[in-house]
Amino acid sequence: MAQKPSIPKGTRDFSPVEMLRRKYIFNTIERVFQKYGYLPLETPAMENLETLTGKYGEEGDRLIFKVLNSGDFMQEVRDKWDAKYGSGPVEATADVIRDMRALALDVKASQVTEKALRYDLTVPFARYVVQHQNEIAFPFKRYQIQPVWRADRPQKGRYREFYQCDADVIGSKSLLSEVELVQLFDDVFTALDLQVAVKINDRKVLAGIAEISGQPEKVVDIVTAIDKLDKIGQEKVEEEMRAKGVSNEAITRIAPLFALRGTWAEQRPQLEQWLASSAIAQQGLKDLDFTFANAGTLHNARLEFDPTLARGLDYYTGAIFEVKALEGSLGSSICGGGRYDDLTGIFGLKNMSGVGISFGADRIYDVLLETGKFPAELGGSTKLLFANFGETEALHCLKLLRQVRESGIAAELYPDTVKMAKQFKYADDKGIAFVAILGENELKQGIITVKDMKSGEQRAVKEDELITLLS
RNA sequence: GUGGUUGUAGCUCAGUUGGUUAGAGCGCCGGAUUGUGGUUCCGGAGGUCGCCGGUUCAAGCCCGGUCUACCACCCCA
Repeated sequence: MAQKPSIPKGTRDFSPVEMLRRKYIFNTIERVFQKYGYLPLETPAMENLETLTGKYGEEGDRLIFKVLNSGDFMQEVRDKWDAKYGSGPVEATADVIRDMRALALDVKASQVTEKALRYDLTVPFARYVVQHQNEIAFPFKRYQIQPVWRADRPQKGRYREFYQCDADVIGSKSLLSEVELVQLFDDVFTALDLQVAVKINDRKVLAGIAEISGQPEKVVDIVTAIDKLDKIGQEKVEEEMRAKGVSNEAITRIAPLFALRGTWAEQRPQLEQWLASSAIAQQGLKDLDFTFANAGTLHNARLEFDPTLARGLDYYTGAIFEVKALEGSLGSSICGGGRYDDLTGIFGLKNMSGVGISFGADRIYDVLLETGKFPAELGGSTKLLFANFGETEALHCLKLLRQVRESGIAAELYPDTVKMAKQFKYADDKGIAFVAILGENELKQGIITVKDMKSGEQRAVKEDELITLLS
């Protein structure tokens, strides 16, 4: 027997049942995106490597999937080697090894790879905006639902290929966008019937905290440390900051952060006082005020200020978002997002502020499955099956089948004349609601016996009554 | 990328200190029912024990490597 086939690490097949559920998620999100005025966009699976590198931080760069150039980029190396030593075996003297090393080091990275799979949808979007700036009406609101790839080590809820559903608005600094995105989160999770916490913070507040500490240059180290607060606790956070070279004095100045509790309204005065001397922090707080004041009544989403929320992506400059499910056991976030003031600047287009969010469809799937939130009827399966009794009967059914389908009802005719038990089992397995039995007897009388598979009841109807019965 | 756990039938799992033909439940196929699924009864098929190598008279079991899934870091959807 041949070796069983397999798929690459961290990738998955999706069965028909899984696809119906996934489509339910995608369709729900897409419908809401459209309702908010976002327009669809797709970009290629591959980008030029240089488009992606340096946009996601050190960690991110390591996780980019690079695509090997086609063609034999080692040919030149082989030719040079053969020219000097021929193709036969060579004794590995020090000189020979030195030559080998020199030849290997001579291969430029760009000869090996110059393309990479997209790591997220935001950077390709920024690239698109810069490339097509003259055709776009700003502010530009687009949504994009496509897979992304990360060379991460897979774990539960963490895949190497997964889908993101992004909505971004670029070309406006208005905080109305932040408000809109909070409402959009609420809209989607209300439609999906899932309770969530939408956590919000602002990079400007984080920058202010670093400023207050007296070590503004340590902002990244400080922020990534406090990001872990709920996971490892205050002591370990301080330990980590110390390890990264943050002084004890600075840590003392950061300490009020750990005492913050309660709602935005409750924390606000403390923040005001603590961060009074930082202009940038004050701006961040004011921006957050606006979002909290105008988000309005939310249904399934609870908007929470979280001063420890940092998010790793380098390009965020203003608001940052993260969504966690309040139901189910998945601790990690199911959505992320934030404002970036200069993402397009790196591609040569200045003064283009944007803000966007991303739904992690795969994780939302896991949560909905665990909590039993998928609707029972996902409308993917056939409603009526015509049993096949033989050529004459089947050809008669074919005509009826056409009418049934034209009336918008999903129906099929069993293709082979096999025993009834097998045909009924097929209907059962596929979750088909009704089976039309049209054998010799029915044909003679001009009727159809329709069996309701759920109740097991059967009734005879005239051919022209069939569609009414089903609709 | 670092450290760890895991792998036996399509699925979930047994398998004694290494010892003859590796088992169960569910599922699948066939029959009881030649026009009736989901319930019942009877029968059947299906395994190079993840893969490669080693130790041994003998390996599903011990050792090494490798791949996979999972867990903790790191990071993140």
